[in-house]
Amino acid sequence: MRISQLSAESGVPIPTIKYYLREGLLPAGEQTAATRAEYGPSHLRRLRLIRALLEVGRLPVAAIRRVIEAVEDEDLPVHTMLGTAHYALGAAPEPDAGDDDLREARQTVDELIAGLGWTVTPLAPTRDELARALVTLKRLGMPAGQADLLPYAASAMRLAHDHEMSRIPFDGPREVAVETLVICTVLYGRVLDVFRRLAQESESARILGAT
Amino acid sequence: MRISQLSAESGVPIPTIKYYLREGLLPAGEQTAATRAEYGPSHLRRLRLIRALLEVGRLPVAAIRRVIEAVEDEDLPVHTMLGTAHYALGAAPEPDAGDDDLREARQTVDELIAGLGWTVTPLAPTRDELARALVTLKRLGMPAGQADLLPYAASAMRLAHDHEMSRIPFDGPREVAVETLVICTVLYGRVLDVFRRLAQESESARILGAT
DNA sequence: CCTGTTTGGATAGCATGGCTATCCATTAGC
DNA sequence: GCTAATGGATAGCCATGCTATCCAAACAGG
Repeated sequence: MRISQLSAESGVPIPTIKYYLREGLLPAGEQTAATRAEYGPSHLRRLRLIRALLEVGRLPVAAIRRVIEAVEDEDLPVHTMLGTAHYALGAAPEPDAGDDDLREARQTVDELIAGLGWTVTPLAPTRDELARALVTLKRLGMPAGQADLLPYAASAMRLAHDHEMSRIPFDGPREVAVETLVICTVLYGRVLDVFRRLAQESESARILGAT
Repeated sequence: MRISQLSAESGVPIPTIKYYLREGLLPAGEQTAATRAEYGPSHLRRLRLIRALLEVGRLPVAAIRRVIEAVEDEDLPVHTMLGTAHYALGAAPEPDAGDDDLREARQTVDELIAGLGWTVTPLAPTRDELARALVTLKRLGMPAGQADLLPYAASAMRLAHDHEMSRIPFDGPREVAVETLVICTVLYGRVLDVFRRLAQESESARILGAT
């Protein structure tokens, strides 16, 4: 498959495909001559993944590249690879360390995770991400206590355990495992977000008796 | 309070505050003279809300403006105001109508919402947002059926009903109601998202027996 | 074999979004 | 009265995600 076919089948313009190649999101095709390269179905698949993460997941290109680099680093054990890919999905960690509120929130998060019995490395940037959200809630005058957070943690664990991690093919090729994880995380994340807004609208209609 | 104090207390630089004023995110202060305006605690509050939506919620400025316009349009009944604000939180609706997959997904969404007995206007852009996510999942080779979606809908409704809409002060001033709704939706949305990733990491560690 | 089209690769440019910098007349406050 | 701050306006900056233009090599049809 040449670049024009790749473009036609994916709906992504050729210059954009070239951009993704430059940015390392898409591996180079197999060079058959100086001005000829062959692309396969894996490229088409990758291209669709990129577009999904960009458009539905709203991930920046740099984050997608980090995900892809984790896949392509063959030395990483699978759990580490999934972790690396996973962390790339989060917000970029801001290095504003000297903040008492943040430290306190971080401790709340650590205690919460320990209390839940979850196995999460203490280094996970996700912990700080949650801490930052808690600080923001507090500053907006809606501090979140354990009682507020636990239902969210419980729902998250139920979904992750019953419907997400159980469908990851850990025994297959590594790139399929990451791809599935990333799709589950990002796309079902969006699905959940939209359902939540739909549920809120429905509740609002019920409470306010509107049409 | 003058602009310099507003800046000092909020941590937002003065030129940025002026930018928000220009963009209509922040109402003008009370003019006390040609080159003097007085800002109150409501401005500080609004400023914190803007930053939260921008930084934690990653909403574009245009979306924030739509939320704020809904609040300030006194003619809107409360449910409509909440709806308008709510829709601004979603992705901008893309007008690519001629797509069979999308129409089919949209119908799936409509049936799903009807089946759940939720009260959501047929015009809600949220429906299309969900439909688009379903199309993307299908194109990535992971089509989502009713069985895949229902747990997400159930979790969303449980959270919305038990922990979100019940805390909205519908009887208070309208801007407080919207503000609370927006904060609940956006910030707890982020909290839920992060919890889900933490839960996934924990499950991955459990399954793969990693540290 | 010749000619027009396509390809890969490189470089530069563009549009949008979210600020940031500069200027200037006015005026509070000493 | 003098100085520094203020409000208002205009223009510029930077990052991101593309898009446009070139160019030499090479394939394909005649």
